[in-house]
Parts: sequence; C-alpha cells; structure tokens
Amino acid sequence: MKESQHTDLTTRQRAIFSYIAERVQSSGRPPTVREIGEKFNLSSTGSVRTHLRALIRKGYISTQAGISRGITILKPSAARQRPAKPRSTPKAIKTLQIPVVGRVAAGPPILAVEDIQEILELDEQLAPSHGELFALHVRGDSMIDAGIHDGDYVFIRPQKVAQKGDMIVAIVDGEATIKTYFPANGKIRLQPANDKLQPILIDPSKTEFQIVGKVTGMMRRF
Amino acid sequence: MKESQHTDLTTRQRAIFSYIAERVQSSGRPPTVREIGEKFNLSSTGSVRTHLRALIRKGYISTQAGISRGITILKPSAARQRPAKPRSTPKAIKTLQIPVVGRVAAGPPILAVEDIQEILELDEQLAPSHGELFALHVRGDSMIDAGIHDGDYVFIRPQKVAQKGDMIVAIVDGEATIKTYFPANGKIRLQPANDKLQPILIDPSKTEFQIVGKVTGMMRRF
DNA sequence: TTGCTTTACGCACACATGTGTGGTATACTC
DNA sequence: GAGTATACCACACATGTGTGCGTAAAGCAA
Repeated sequence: MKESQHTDLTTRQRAIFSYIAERVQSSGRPPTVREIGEKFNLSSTGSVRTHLRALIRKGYISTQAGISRGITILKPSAARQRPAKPRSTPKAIKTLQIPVVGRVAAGPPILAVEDIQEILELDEQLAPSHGELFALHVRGDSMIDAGIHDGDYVFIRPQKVAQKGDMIVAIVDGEATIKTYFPANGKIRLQPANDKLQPILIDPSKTEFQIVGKVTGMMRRF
Repeated sequence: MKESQHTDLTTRQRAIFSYIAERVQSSGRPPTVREIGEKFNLSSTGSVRTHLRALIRKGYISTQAGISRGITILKPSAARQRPAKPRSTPKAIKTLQIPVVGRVAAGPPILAVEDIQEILELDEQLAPSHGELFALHVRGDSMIDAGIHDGDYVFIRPQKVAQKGDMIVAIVDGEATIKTYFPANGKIRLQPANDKLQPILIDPSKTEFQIVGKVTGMMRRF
C-alpha cells in the first residue's frame, strides 16, 4: 500500500506541501514563493504559483493576498509523512506534562487555569506545540461528528485568537464550550459538530466571549 | 516596574514580545514591523525597531536581516503564562514508552512487533495496562461510528483471547484490522463500527486468524 | 551637570515578495 | 481533435517590508 494518505495530491504537490509545512514547523515562518522555487529548482515564480494554486484548490493551504509569507497550512495532519527511516538511534523523547483542568477561568490579563485534577504526561510529538498545553475532560456530544465523544480528553493550546474553522475552546457567558469557530462581519458563529444541535450566534458586544485556546489533539481510554 | 517574572524586560517590551509570540503561535507567521506598530499604536516603524533591538539585545528574539517577517522567538518559554498554581503535592508520574508499529506480526509464543516507527511516551493512567502496550496508526474508516477515525492512534494491549464485544486488533489473512469481536458457535464475526461496511465472517479452520490484542485507548492530533 | 536608557515620531531608500501575463511541453480524458 | 490538468520558463510590475538616519522628550544614576 503506497501513498494511502494523500492520493489527491500529485507527488510534486505533496513534496511542496510538506516542505511548506516543515518550514512553518521548524522556522516558525512560511517560505516565500521564491524560497520554494529555490528549494525545488524552479527558476520561475510562475511555476511555484501553479503548484500553490493547486494546493489551494485542493484545500491544503490558503494564502493571504498581498502579504509576504502569506501561506497558511490548512491540513497540518496531512503534513506528517511517515519517517520512512528505521531509526537506529532511538531519539530522545521529550515529554510534556499536561494539567487536566476542571474549570477554566478567563481572567485578565491571561488565562488562569484552576482546579487541576490530574496531570498527564505526553509525548511531545503527539502534541506538537511550542506553548503550554492543558487538557479538558469533554462533557456532552456537541462535537460527536468530529469524533469527539463524551468523556474524551481534548488538548488545548492557549491562544486568544483563532482562524475560521478552528476547533476552539471558548468562554461564553462564563461557561467553557468546545465548538468550531466561524467569525462573520462582527458576529461569531460557534458551530457544533452535531447534526442535532444548532449553532450558537454571538454578538461579542453583548455577550461575554473569549477564546481560550485551540484544540490540538484528543485522547480516549476504553 | 512590577513584574515578578521577566524583570529584564520593561512592560512595553514584554507586551510586544508576547504579541509576537502569540502571532507565531496562532497564525504561524511572525508579524511585520508595521503590523506590530499598528497593534501598539506606534505610527513610526522606527519606534517598533527600537523595541525590537531591545528584545534582540536581551536575547528574547532574533531577526534575520533583510527577510520579511524575519523575527524568531528565542524564548518560547518566556512567552508562556505563569504556571498558575504551585501544585502542592505533585504526584509521581509514571510514563510508558509505547512503540508505534507499522506492521504487526503474530509469531509464537508472543507478539513480535516489527517496524517500529516512533515511540510515544504516555502517562500510565491514560493507558492503564499491566502489560506491554503498543500503538497502531489507524487506516480507514471501519470504526468511525466508535469515534475512531482514519489517522488516529489506537493503543493495544497484547492478548490472544478476547471477550464478546471487545474492540480488538486481529490478523486476518496476514493483514491487521481493527474490529469488534463476536464469536459464535465456532465461527467469528468481526463487526466494523460503520453502517456502510459489512461484518466479516471467519471460519478459523479455513482462514488465518489471530487476535493481537485489545484496544485500550486512542489518541488523535489535529 | 553629563550620560544612558526608554519611548516615540517622520521619512526615504532598497530590496523582498506576491501577482499577472505569455509562452512551451506532456499526459490524460471525452 | 478539443479540453483540461500538470509542470515548467521568462519577465515586468506594484506593493510589502526591513533598514538607516535624524529628532525629541522623560526618567534615572553617577
């Protein structure tokens, strides 16, 4: 079984996509069109742009018009290609200690995590993050269509802003909730991943609303 | 000046540093000099650059000359919020090292795990087990109704027998598969958790069949 | 006082970088 | 054969963006 993962990308496109994702990961900064071209021996920026357009069309990246290094990775999970190398030297294992919190309080200037219930230790590559992570115990089935069930743990990377479509934890009227984030002309739609539930519409000027962080992973025990 | 944590930064410098770190985190792209200025109502790029120079001098960031969005965060830990609470009794944390295997070969007397691709380290309480655990990368959607998606990791506790209804990994005709186990008068039904798929009926006398282990947990990264 | 640091403005310059247009060539499908 | 997608090159253009330089006010220590 070859290429079971990303059959919708051509070999070339996948290589370029992986390179972009790797650059973001390792240098914290997406490459420019010309840097991509240099990497792949493409002397023309037009060639690179053709590939970028293909990746945009297929939903792997997006670009912000006009701004430099404007590429955004939309499918970070698709970028993790198998290492393909049997590592002779088992690499150093970095672990993270992740507090599981029962309550998340949003207090200026930053997030205050209260009520630490347990601490999970986790392999860093499982929870790729440059910041601090914490975990929440999920209640309810509002994200069941995204494969997140009642009782699961989700891992949260604290951040105060999010992009359209991100799965986030937010404080709405004092209560923490997990939803998908869709801002639209001043208002915010929080979309549950559950056919049976309605989206929540929020006017930030009227309702207390604060993004706690982005969901970066989940775990379940049977 | 009243901060306890990073006394070497002024309030202003610290705010700017945090903003840069947050931008890298949330958008995957450092801000430009002008974007920083806009955020902090600095009408002159010169003002921003003064602060950046201070952050460089104090070792918090570095910049790559000439390239756009060239700021690199050197102290990601300093961008984090304070760790909330000195936890009174930090309990002992036991971790397990879990190999992720690409291939599972069933050979007596016990399981032989081949092709170790990576090693996950995991908190013991997350994967309660008295034996050895290993992990598999899930391919396909056969267990999607159980909330296990393509690309997820599942944790396996090796065992050669299972009980009715257990979710197991089994070798069928040389291929590893994840199904729910239902034995019935000499035959075995392997039930996928997916409406669209049919159960597999196996006659152990005719088909190679061996239980590898029981699924005890799962994990996903976004 | 002098000197140093921090904070801040204004502005011009050069290069970094995204974007558009127009080519060539190959392969595949209908 | 026409149409479409991929994979390249060459080049021009507008704008994004880092950098340099000068100015100035406020606070603090020697």
